[in-house]
Amino acid sequence: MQTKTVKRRSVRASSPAPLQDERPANDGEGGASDLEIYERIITSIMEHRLPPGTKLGEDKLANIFGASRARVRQVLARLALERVVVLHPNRGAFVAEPTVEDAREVFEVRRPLEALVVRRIIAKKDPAIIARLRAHVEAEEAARAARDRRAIIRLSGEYHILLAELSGNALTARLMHELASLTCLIIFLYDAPSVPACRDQEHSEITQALADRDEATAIRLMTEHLEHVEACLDLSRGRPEELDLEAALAS
Amino acid sequence: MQTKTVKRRSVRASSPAPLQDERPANDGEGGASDLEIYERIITSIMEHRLPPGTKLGEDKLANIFGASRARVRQVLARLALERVVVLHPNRGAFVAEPTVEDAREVFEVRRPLEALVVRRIIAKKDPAIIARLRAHVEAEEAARAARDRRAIIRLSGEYHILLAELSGNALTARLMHELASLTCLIIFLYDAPSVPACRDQEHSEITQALADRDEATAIRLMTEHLEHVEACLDLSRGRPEELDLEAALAS
DNA sequence: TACAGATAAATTGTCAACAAAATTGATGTT
DNA sequence: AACATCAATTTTGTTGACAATTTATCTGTA
Repeated sequence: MQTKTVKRRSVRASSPAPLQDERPANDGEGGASDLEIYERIITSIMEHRLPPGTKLGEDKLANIFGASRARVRQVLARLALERVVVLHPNRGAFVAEPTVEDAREVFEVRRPLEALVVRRIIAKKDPAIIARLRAHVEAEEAARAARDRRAIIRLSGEYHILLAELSGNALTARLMHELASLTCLIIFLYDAPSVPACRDQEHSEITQALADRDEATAIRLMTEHLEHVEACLDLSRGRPEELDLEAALAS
Repeated sequence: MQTKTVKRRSVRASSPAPLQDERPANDGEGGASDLEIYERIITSIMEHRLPPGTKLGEDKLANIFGASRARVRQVLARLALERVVVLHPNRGAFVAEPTVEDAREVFEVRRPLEALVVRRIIAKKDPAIIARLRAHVEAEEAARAARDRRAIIRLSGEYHILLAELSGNALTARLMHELASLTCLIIFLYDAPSVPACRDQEHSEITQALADRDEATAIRLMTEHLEHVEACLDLSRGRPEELDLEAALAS
């Protein structure tokens, strides 16, 4: 067993910009606030504790969080808008199962966006940014040392979210939050079960290039990084589910 | 007066991908469906019939559309997620008033995304695409001939949405839908009242470059186009509202 | 007259009950 | 025994009412 969970929030890179002005935060007691419900669900999805295809029943979630069904419903609607869950009318909400096409589109959009982020980070010339990135990379290494695969994948995604946030473009940060969440789902769906051996210290190298303010190298490393991740996926055939089903039928 | 409205839907470039599987469409009678409410509101916003800062009261909208408040609330939440409206807790929903910073960010993200779209369109080699683009450009010219400023701006935005949709990347299309809506708001907020004289036949030129499959020229034209639009804006000072207020206080 | 406080109106936030639909399980027929 | 039909349960969708907060109005005092 190797399920020792690496501590979260070492470097906080979540909550995609406040949807509305801050509020007193209903942190009364048992009942969880909207944001808490949202974050707990999306974190569970990013860590694959809620695998793609899982049904998210409203009543069940409401009981779990000690909240009303209406509130859960709201959160599910938001997650659906971010394409991290899918709503089937009169059937309920399910954790999304991105298709191969979806996966390709995500990477295609991420490439130019990440380049934009890199350029902005370098332009900022802020040593504090590099420090925060280094801290995050350390957290990633800790997760890798602990062999906590779930944390590894989540933190990998959060590195890019953090990068976008530190770049100072709030819009890009929000988009990256969404794209990184989807990427987590995609990796869990299509990653060859072999290993996350690929893309190991690439974040560290990218951080170094940013520290050196070497734009060309940073963008090249980032592009290659994304291509490596994409290349590690089994995008040749359809998603597992359908394949298994058809295979079972064919025999 | 010059308010003769150019007919919509000549080239349909709306509704950013179905959020959930299609449903029978509750087109019973007076009551409007979710999508109808959404589209009517966002079209009104894109045409500036609902200017930035307008309060969108739930009860009022519910009466107007003959729908329940809950449904209106849902639609408003969605529009808030797309940043086209802003929610103030216990105060209600308002048409967003993007800041200068927001505007810059939108253009910064649009540049690489539009380039991506252009590359994909050219790679598709589909004459039908060019035909649809030409048809849309014609609709734009009709609106310009009719001096229908609202339609001009909305159709300008929809050109880019259409482009993204035709590029075959659904994710990009969804993002562009959101960015184009925001751009409409921004133009109405910051455009020098002078004219939309700038960026007149640029869409036509871009379309031609796409038809010629001249990638370099198409991307250059597109980039310049976006820069022209951005340059036409009064982004030097804060938005009108705040400026007036401070100016009044200073005297 | 101008301002502070309090009351009244309007609007948003929340919830719980009801209605509709789909899934599951049971029954009867071939 | 297999299939189709039908009933029962579970789950989603919708509505309406109630509570909480904000905004506007009114009153009294300096």
